[in-house]
Amino acid sequence: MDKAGVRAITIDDIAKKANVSKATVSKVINSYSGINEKTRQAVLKVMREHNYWPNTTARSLSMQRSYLVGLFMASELLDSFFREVIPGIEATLGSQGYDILYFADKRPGNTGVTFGYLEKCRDRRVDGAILLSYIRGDIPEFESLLASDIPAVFIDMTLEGPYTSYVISDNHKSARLAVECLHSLGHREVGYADGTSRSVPAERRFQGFMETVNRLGMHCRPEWIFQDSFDEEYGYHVIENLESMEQQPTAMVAQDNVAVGMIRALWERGKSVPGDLSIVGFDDLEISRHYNLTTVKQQKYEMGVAASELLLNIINHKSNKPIVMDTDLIIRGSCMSIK
Amino acid sequence: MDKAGVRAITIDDIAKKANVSKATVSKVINSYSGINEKTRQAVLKVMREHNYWPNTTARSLSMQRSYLVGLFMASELLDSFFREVIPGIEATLGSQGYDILYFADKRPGNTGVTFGYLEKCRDRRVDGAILLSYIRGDIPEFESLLASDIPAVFIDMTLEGPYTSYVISDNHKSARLAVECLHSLGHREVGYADGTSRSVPAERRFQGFMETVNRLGMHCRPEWIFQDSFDEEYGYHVIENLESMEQQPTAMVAQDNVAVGMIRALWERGKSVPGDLSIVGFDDLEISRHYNLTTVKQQKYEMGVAASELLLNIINHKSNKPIVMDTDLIIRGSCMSIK
DNA sequence: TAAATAAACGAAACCGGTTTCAAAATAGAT
DNA sequence: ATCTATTTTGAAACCGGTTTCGTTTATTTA
Repeated sequence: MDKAGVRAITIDDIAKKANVSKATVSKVINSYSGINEKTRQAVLKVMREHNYWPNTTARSLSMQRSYLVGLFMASELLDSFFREVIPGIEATLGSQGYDILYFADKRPGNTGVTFGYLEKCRDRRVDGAILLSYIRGDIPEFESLLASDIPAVFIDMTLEGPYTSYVISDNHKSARLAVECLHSLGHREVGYADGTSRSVPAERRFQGFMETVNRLGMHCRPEWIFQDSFDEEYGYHVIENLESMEQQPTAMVAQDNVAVGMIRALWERGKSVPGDLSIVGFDDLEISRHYNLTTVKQQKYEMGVAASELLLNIINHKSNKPIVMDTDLIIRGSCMSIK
Repeated sequence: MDKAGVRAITIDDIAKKANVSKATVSKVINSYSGINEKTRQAVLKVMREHNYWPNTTARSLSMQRSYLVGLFMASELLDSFFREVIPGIEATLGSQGYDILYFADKRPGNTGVTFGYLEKCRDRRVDGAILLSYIRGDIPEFESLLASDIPAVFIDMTLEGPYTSYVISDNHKSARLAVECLHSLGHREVGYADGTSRSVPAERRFQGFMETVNRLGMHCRPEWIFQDSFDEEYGYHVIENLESMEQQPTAMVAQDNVAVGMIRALWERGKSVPGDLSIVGFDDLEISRHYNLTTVKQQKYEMGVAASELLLNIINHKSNKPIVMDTDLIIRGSCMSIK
């Protein structure tokens, strides 16, 4: 568009007004040394007077740096987990002058082709990427990603490469804490509900769950194990199934969304938590507080921060060591001693 | 970074390999006419062989177009409403080759200054912007925005200018439908709970509510009107307050989040919906289905689509006529006839 | 077959910055 | 006052595309 005929003002304009070369203006903009203080002030004054701000596109082209970070999320977009991680990413990258490119699915009009991860990154020349909650095997490009030179940090997926690293919670510990909590309340018969074990956190939690259950001499029948989905609906499904069984657990360990669904399903049946069933959750989502759910917290905001810092480190050729976040038990009211 | 020494391949490389000029390659890329079919095929072949994709940054600089759209959201980021609108934006803009820039709060390292709306847009040379659910008076830059030449579309805020337009639901109708529904079930004493009336939708809904209540000869005591917040917590607050009143409504009209909070609060008190209170919601959020809430639906995904199309129209100098989306009643189980 | 017309192509300028490096200006030393 | 060392400065190349417009090549027409 012709922008109402008003051409944005450029570095050349500033140079002319200030009677210096554009090279000098550029150096002032970037706070380089070797510029006379008087000159610097004069240039700054002109810049201010004309409300000048450098064209990021031109700067990107020239510097081969976009100050853009791509944010890719597994399809169940904007779920409750992301919702708490993203602000940490935003705050950290934002304070370093980065903007976040939230990738849409298609590319330049033309053919409507769906482009993959790498193409998107290269195309926009992002300086790096953060990938949230992808599930192993869901993206065929992971290998080329590892071989590529685009800095990337995964959250909740353990993938490493020269320019690739990850942030993940200590999910094994989470499960241990959950089971130990129930054990200490006297529970011995305990079930489990979480998302697909192709998800790394769910896989690790399940390992931790089984190990701890065995170590403490507790029992978990195979039919008490549900591993399909992360949503509330699934919680209803879990309760329906449990209901129809002869033997039932006295307690369940379940991811928060699922746990909330379970609680609601029980309520609708006139039962209560923890009266009829004790539940310990995973994640400590925002909603869990409202349901008074005892749960093992993931430090979600902090994960966003950590992932961003890790990414910046990789971009700047510093450490790319993976980060494991601590977890801890948040005691609320969804568990009680066995009668 | 040195990108592992691998320089990305450029249009010049392609031109050389294909024995043509970069101008010709450019024309092939952009599907211009006036290129011999044989030449075109040859160039395309080389492009494919080298897995070439044009540098968007360079293209943006040259074309004075970024194919970037800024997405700004009022701070209660990623709430349940946005969550359903955004996919519509994404799909529509994505299919047109646009990417979405999700704006973070700070700009180029330097001073850590917080930049405003306009600066962000200009700085990144976005082709346009979509602003979600901002509240009148919350952003001081609205006026300069109206005067500016950056195409912008508001969702849920009625602001118009030469390059500015908006998309909003027919909120007045929503309220009318809600009240009429309750009236037809015999309710005459009805309360109201919604967010601040500084929000345009909440304002319009309230007008519609009062008008319809009066028109149909129903009653709404002043103390039955709650207009502070859009969240579940507020629903608890509403129920607590109602509880303590001598006169109580037989039904409430309430925004979905608030309604859900009310339902939960009632459950916790051993009461039921609609047994003890009928409720009609606004919005039809995802969660409302799980609560079996009768509600007036906003076409959220479609609003995202409409806003995107409107924005593209403005960018391409076509119509900038505001769009009002229809709403309709979704009958579920949260209302019953008065006994 | 020559001239007129149409189609295809490419040289060069441009978008708005950064960076290199030689030249100019200034300061310091003798 | 002259010469050297140090700061400052700016011309020009570069980043990787797009676009204009004149030139070359191919096709028609006479």
